[in-house]
Amino acid sequence: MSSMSKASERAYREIRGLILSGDAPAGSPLTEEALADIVGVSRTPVREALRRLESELYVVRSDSQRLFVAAWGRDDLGEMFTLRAMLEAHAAARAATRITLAELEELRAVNARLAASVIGPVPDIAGFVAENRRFHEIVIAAASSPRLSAILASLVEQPVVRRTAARYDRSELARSGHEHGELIQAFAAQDPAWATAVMTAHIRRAFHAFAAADPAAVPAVPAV
Amino acid sequence: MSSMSKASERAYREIRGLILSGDAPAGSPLTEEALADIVGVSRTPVREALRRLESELYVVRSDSQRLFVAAWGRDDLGEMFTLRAMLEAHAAARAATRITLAELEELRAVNARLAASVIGPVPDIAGFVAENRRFHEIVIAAASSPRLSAILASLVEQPVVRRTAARYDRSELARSGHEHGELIQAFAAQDPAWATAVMTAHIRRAFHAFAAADPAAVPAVPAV
DNA sequence: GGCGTTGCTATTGTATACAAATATGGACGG
DNA sequence: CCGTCCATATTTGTATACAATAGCAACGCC
Repeated sequence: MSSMSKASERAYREIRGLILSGDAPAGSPLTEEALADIVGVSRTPVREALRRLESELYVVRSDSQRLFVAAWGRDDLGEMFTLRAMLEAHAAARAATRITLAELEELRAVNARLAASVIGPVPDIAGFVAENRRFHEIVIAAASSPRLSAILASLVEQPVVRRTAARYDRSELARSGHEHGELIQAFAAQDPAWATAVMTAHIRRAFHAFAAADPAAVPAVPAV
Repeated sequence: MSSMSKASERAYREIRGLILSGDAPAGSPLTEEALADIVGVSRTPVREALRRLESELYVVRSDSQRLFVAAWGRDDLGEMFTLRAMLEAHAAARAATRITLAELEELRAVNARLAASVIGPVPDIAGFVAENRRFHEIVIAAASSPRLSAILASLVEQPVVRRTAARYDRSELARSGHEHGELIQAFAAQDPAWATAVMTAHIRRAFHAFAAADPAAVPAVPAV
């Protein structure tokens, strides 16, 4: 079972789950003891989880030390996508000259599964999100920059991706797969400039598709 | 006294000091209890400090959970400067359209002091580093992006800046002040593209000046 | 009635005790 | 001589107890 992991890991995932699911709405206070009761561990691992969530901007610390669920605004969301576009584009550039053949093969396999997840009678959104995430993880790993990886890991993407994908229609999902395909071509050609351009366009288009789909919904997405 | 701050803060600063000073050389193990004894607090605040230092890549975690002082390589250093150039350039672009008159004035004052610190018979390196740091902090704050601020704060710059400035000759220091001046002009003109270009050039030139000064010394700088 | 003060309560910060996990060193057998 | 395995020691992970601090409300004072 996955529950064999450390208590602090479980606390992190569960608390983040509370935030992403909306059970802990933006602005609501988070007290260590209450969370400890919910998760079923002591305050110690809860504290560690909260510090991590704070550094990832899921929660914010008030004037004095009380923690609250962070609230995202429309501008915050745009800024986060801009940062991701910039940083992942850089990752793609590095990956272009560093990616291994094995990684390239895995990218192809992931993208094939990703494409398959949208051709059925009803698109498999969960599968799409998972494979999409995996795709980007491989690219970031291929960049082999611990710093870059650490930064991107903290650029909370899951809430956005999850809610975003649900809004995509089939053509959007297919287009995403197509862009991944072009990225793979750029990697195969070991062309950093090409890879950068494709990745930048990919992320920026995804954001604009999301924002255009339902502008009013944007501010509802949680985070700082 | 400054010792009124929390124990975890003190632990963070002291442990980071051990790393930056070289008392804890790259690769040496960091055990919680030993550090607790050195700092004079219990393991709890030491743990928090170590998690933070880990997220900032001052320390790395081995296969299983033991922490060691991180070791920087030449490529790591270049990559860090590249990331800083990219992110601070973005911060400058945002700041160009968001900076307040008060902040602009403070930038001018800081840059004046910065220039003054290098005109004496012997350059005031410590003063230069402090004012330089302050200058960049103001720009980052003016960008008003919590995410960006958080990321840049974790992009450990102190060790590099400190050791770097010591290598600068007077003309390098003066040139840095001049570039700051142009950045201020770009802000006054509220021109994001200009600000981005100046900041990018500023940071990249600083890195290359450092790398050119003594290439062999580069790998000696600590971090991951 | 306004307002500061005081005591209480809720919450975070720190220390310590204990449990679990991991490395270490030596005995033993090949 | 080398590797394996077990006992032990070291180190990290978690829980709990306690201390300090901030918020809050009731109370009295002016």
